[in-house]
Amino acid sequence: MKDIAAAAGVSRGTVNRVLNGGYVSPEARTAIEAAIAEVGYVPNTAARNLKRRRSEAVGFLALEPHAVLLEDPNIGAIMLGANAVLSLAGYQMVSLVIDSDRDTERVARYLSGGFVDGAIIVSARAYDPITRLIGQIAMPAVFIGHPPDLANTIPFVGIDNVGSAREITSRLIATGRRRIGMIACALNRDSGGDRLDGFRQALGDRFDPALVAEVPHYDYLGGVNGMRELLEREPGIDGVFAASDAVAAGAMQVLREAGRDVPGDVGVVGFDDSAWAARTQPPLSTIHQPAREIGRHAAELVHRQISGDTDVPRSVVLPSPVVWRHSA
Amino acid sequence: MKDIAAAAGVSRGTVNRVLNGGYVSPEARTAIEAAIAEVGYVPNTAARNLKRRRSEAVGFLALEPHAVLLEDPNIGAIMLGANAVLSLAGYQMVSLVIDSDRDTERVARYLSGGFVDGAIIVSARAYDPITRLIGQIAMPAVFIGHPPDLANTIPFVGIDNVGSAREITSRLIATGRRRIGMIACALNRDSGGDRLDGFRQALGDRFDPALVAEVPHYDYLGGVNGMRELLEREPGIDGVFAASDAVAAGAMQVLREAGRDVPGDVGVVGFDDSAWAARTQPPLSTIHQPAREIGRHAAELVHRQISGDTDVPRSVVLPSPVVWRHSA
DNA sequence: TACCGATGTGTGAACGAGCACACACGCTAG
DNA sequence: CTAGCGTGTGTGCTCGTTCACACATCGGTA
Repeated sequence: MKDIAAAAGVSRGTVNRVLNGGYVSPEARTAIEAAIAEVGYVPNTAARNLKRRRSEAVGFLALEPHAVLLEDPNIGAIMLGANAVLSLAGYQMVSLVIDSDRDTERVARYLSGGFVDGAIIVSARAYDPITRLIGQIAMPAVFIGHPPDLANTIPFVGIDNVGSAREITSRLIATGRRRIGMIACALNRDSGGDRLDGFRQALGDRFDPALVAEVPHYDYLGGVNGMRELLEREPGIDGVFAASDAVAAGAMQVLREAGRDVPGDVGVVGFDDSAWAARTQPPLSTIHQPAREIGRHAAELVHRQISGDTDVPRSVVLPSPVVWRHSA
Repeated sequence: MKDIAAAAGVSRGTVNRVLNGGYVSPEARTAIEAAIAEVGYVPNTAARNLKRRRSEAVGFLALEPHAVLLEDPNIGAIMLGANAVLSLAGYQMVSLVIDSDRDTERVARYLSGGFVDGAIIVSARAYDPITRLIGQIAMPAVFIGHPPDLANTIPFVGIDNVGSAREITSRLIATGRRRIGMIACALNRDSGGDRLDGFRQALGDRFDPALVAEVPHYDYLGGVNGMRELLEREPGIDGVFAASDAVAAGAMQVLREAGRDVPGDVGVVGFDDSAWAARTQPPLSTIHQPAREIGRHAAELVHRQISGDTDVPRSVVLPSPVVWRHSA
């Protein structure tokens, strides 16, 4: 900046004013702009951040185990939604992958080191070190999904997993299915537990724990294993609520191999309304997750916090309608 | 830092030495560490970067249109591979999403603003503004995929798309297929064009342009549309090379609906060896892309450049073997 | 006693910007 | 003639570090 001030024959202060607004004479301005163009000057952001005490960047963290992250159909859409909002507000969204303890530690330093002004956190688990850190340093943040702890200090954005699971199960009942099972996943995470709760609520007295197969992850393989287990336990099963579309796809594959027709013999419903849903045979009835909207709202909430807004909502719960296709 | 120096009764210099290594007496060290723990002090990275003129972070950019990014089965694995290497070297990998012109501009500022010491760029297109910028500011960088321009200034990591396409097409020929078509995608990108070239080379004189359906993206829908087109143009088609596994999955769906047996009536091969490949019915023969290895090598090349290594290889081409399953 | 190297420690000057303040200038009004 | 004003501009301090250098202390040696 000193160099370009010298080149334009003015002082650093004046250069700063053309960069950040202020009274500058037209002559000085053009001279400075010419110098900037010639030298190819770019303001050094490290210095700017140091002085301004903010970076105009927001971190996006997914605390999921990495294998799941790659499969999750929603994360990409959430990122794009969040980026759209942050981008308009002039913020750079940077996403950080956490794949090992070493990563956790480094990301913690990164967050507390002033690289970002806020954070969006997907699928935080209870007592995750990163979650705790964010609480400690009081960084503007938003959880996506029901936060396990810290619920009262950090707002969250999500859907009503319990209600939606209840709703789609009810309609499975309403269409005449009598022996309805569920392939439940990731019970250690909020969404997993909530979906199972909704399922249980919908069935009420007719809930039979023997008809719940529990698998670790929301993936195709989980669907395959879960469905095999259910078929073995109850060959007369005629309805299945799979905790995600990928799981449903795996389940349908097993049903097909077992010679059961979907939806003739067995009705299958999923969750997410991801790309999987339209590609199964027949297309899957499922719960639509407004992933992009979730991202947008999350970004808005961090942005408002960063801007010093003190009364941001504690939570935003978005509608997640049933999408009725042909699998049930 | 001044505060904790005062608290420990030493000078800033000594504090700096316990943080960054140097001669410090045990007493001073413990006093300082105690003070650090008590105050909860974290070094300010903006200030550190300012002085050191590096950030110990590497950017990961995907220049793809966002819809494709979400579908691409390889990007996630490439990121994890790159992160593994960078993480060990103490670097923070940050990925930036580019979804609009506004993003392009902001990312350009971010890159030239000293937030990162290097960049890994996936699927750069010719004359992309970001690509050009990186060339201009001479930032350590690596392309993943065949770079369109700047090939001689920036190294790249990838596979031999031409050779692999030729190989898998040849084996389609060797197994007796006579009327072999291709669903080609993304011809404006290197990988798309190269795969078509390989296909053409393998067929030699028997290459028939009427048997190439061109679709915009490497996705399931592209496979559906491409296969419909091929069937219409040549009902007697008995072999299909789909430019990606997702495309192959779409194509197989169309073939199934048309009553053709795979591999009985038509042999189908894909490309990528992604999660799709194992889930199609029958499982797909395809080309394995070593995505994680690609990520690792890319990270290594940037890291070496950042460390000042002057003779890093111009390119790294990794083996991409055929995986022979049941679809052909 | 003088000098030496080794081992710790303190100090001031950067790094590249932002910001507050002071000040110079031309003009008008008292 | 000077005080007051608006418009531009220059200057010095600050942000939290790093780094080079200077300095102090100590045991050992000539």
